[in-house]
Amino acid sequence: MTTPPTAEIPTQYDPAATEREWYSRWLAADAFKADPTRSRRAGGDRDPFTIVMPPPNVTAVLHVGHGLNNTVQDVIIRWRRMRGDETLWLPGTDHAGIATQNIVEKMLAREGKTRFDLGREQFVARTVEYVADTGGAILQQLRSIGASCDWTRTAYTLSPELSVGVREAFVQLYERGLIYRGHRVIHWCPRCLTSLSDEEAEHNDEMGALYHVRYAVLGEDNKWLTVATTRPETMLGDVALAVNPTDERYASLVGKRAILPIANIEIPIVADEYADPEFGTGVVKITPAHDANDYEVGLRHALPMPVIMNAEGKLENLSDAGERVPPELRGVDRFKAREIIVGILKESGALVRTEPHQHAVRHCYRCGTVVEPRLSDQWFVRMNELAAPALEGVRSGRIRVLPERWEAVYVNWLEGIRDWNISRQLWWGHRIPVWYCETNGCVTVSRDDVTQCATCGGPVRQDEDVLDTWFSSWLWPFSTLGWPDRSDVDLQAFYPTDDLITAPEILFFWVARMVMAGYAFMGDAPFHTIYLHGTVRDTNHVKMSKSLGNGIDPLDVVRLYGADALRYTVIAGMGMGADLVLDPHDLDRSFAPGRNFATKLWNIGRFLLTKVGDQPVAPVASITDSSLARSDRWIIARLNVAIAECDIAFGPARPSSGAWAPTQVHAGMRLNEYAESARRFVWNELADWYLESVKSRIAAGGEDGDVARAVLVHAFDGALRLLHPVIPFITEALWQRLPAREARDSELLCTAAWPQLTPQHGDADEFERVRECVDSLRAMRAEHAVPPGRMVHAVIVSTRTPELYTTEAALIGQLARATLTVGGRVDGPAMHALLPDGSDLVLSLGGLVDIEKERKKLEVELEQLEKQLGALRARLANESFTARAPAHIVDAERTKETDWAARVDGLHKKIHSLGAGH
RNA sequence: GGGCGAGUAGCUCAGCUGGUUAGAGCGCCUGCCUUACACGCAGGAUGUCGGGGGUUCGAAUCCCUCCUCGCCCACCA
Repeated sequence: MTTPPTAEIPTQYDPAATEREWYSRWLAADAFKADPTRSRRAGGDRDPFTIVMPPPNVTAVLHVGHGLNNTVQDVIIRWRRMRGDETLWLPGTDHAGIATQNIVEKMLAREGKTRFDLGREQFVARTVEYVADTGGAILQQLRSIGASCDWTRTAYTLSPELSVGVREAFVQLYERGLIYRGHRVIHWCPRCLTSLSDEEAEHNDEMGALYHVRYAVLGEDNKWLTVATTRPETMLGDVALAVNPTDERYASLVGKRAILPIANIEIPIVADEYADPEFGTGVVKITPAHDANDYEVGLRHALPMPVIMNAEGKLENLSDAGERVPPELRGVDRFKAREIIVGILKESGALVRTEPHQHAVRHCYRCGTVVEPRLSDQWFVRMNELAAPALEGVRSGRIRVLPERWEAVYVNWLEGIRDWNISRQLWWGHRIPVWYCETNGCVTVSRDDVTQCATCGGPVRQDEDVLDTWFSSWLWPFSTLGWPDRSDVDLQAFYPTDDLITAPEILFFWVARMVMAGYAFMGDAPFHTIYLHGTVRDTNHVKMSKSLGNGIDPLDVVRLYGADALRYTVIAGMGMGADLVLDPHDLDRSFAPGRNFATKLWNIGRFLLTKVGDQPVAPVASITDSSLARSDRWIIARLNVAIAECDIAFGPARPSSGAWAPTQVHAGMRLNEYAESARRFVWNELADWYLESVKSRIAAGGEDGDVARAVLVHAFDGALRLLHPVIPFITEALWQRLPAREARDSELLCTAAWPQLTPQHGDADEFERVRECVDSLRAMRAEHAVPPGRMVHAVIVSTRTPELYTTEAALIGQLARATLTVGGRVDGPAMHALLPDGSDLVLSLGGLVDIEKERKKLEVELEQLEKQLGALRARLANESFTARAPAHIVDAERTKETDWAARVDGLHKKIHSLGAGH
């Protein structure tokens, strides 16, 4: 790749042009394309590193939550790419059964139609068409924030390839006895007309009412049992009243019968543990078909289970209901029916009283409709057996959960796991691979389509239902790599994957289930790290969402400030697992950190590259230590520190053995710390100090000028490499303009190597004295309100390193706008006021007066430290302490003792040397 | 009802296993358009680290307790 003349660097950074150019060059170079043959697991020479993208809904458009999630993934994947791994970031979309179906249904509603008007086949065709037209737009949008996915492997949960996996998984589980047909009360959404899993029915606390209704006891004049209920609309489905067996108040009534109001039928009074004597009146009505608990009671007492409400939530006499629902209530919606029933009860005197009552109500997670418990037939996955290895995986350290606190949530959920209802009465999704024989009713579960009954050859009919969307996404880490074809080279090269990066909201829906599926179908965990990042919120801490209108469109941010500004802002602004607060009404302010930094970096590059010029520079390693200036050694050391800090912030990419060591399990993934370390280096060290300090050397040219150019390029090259994962576009654009050096390791920064530490010999800290000196002089100037244009004269009195100040006098003078005299004496206090004639100002630094002061300070410090050391030694000498305390504590205290003793020693020496200079 | 998290500068937050003077960004004040950058430069102010107790030579950091927010889970009708 050619290096354009630096003179052509535009003064203004143009994000749009830069991003367009470099993204297409990366793609043209296949920089993001994973090569399975290079993975060690497939005989290659590189460690594989894989992230599967949490697939957004196929109909989704990019919002800031996606922006955050995918930026985090991209930072990690770019980091590993630079570290030399064979990286695969696998993108894709989820068909999102219920969500997508809702969207198409809404479109139809605008045409005045329902899905039933179209019929199943046409409706699905219509949805396919819609998805083909507009679906997957989000994947295009991800390119504009710089996502370095392997787009050649883009997957889709409803694609033919992945659908093979879905059937395989269903059949395998069925054959292992882990899938069964169950008749029980499930969560039902009367609007979506489908069942939901427990996770899909969300709790919300709501104010409702507790209605106290009395039921006459049969054969006992004027005896009543009062029941407290929140859902009187279901009472027509009552089949019993229950009291606690230990409840003496009602002991005599157990076995008798009561009259169900309105329906006027007799129901038994039973004793069951489920009734809580403390709650309400201690009497509970039992409605088995419309309450999960009541269903259990119904089973225990062999009660009938009349269904009095239809799929749409309207009262109706269905199975076993007889004539329970009177004509005037038939076809009435459940909430309207509640009003009417309460009215009737009030009129008849059966309603004793009504009290306000707060309780949790479940809602459909897709449309918000209040969920109705409903007795029906569904397919379930038996979860206990699947959960065991998923628990063990985390407990053994095979998988880590970050931040740590989510591990307990994960464990808690798996320990109390319940069977998973996987059938949905929808049309959009994977049809359940079960066929029923029309003749003998026998059931065939098959990987391939079945056209006739295997036993009698009669006609068959496929189950009408589709599978829960999550039944396909839980297979994602391996279905996207070719499973069930176990010989697929991608599967061998990249499974198990490495990090799973997502928001905590889908920990149960998706993450935990993927772990279970990984063990169940692949025999191993699907990843070793679960990283759960925070949520983007507005200034009121409300989660950003399109529907609430408080969202931020990442593409707006890209348009205004560039993708790098967006990326840097979200990465630098978010501690591990912490939420990110942004103001949707003030993008300028919200994204100032990224925008400012991007501009600054561009200007640093522009200036630096102009100064350095086009001529090749020598590698820093080839420069002898004696040729390096103090500032050279310092900036090289600072780069080393920055590299080390970034490495620590990222932490280990994978466990060194099969499981995470206790010392590493919670290390790393501090992306904000990584970003801050890199920013500090390039801005506060390279730009603020080093760049300023080499101006004159480069202007002077010669051998020293070349050394400065070489170090400048070295330091900037290191900075660009460090920053590339978080701000890929600017860094790539600038890196390409660095003057040619030997051993450039890559045509593109995105595939170049992560920086290595530079070996150092000389004292890198001497330049700190220069900085301190300049800082002091600047502070003095400000204190004395010296006009900026005015030179001052400074006298530096140094008893320790006069040579340092002599050789650096010109530099210090330049940085602090001062002329310097090194040596000589200044009497009295160190700081002088303006000279009487106002013509000049003399500032002095490091005078003898300060030495006295410093000495006193050190002596105080020494005294304190010696006292502390004494206390520590006393503790260590105390036998009961060493016996009682755990070994590692004692060891830590011993280490501390050594450290402190060394510090005491150092202080003694320092004080001594001050005295010597006196 | 159970569990978890947060409360540190005006705002948003870092501060890892207790150890010199508690940090950053944004905002604010003063002065500068110093031929890379005003999306900048130089200097500066601001914190009884939620309250109270305790452990320790030493606590923002560990323990107890209280207060205020937030989140997750949950079959008390």
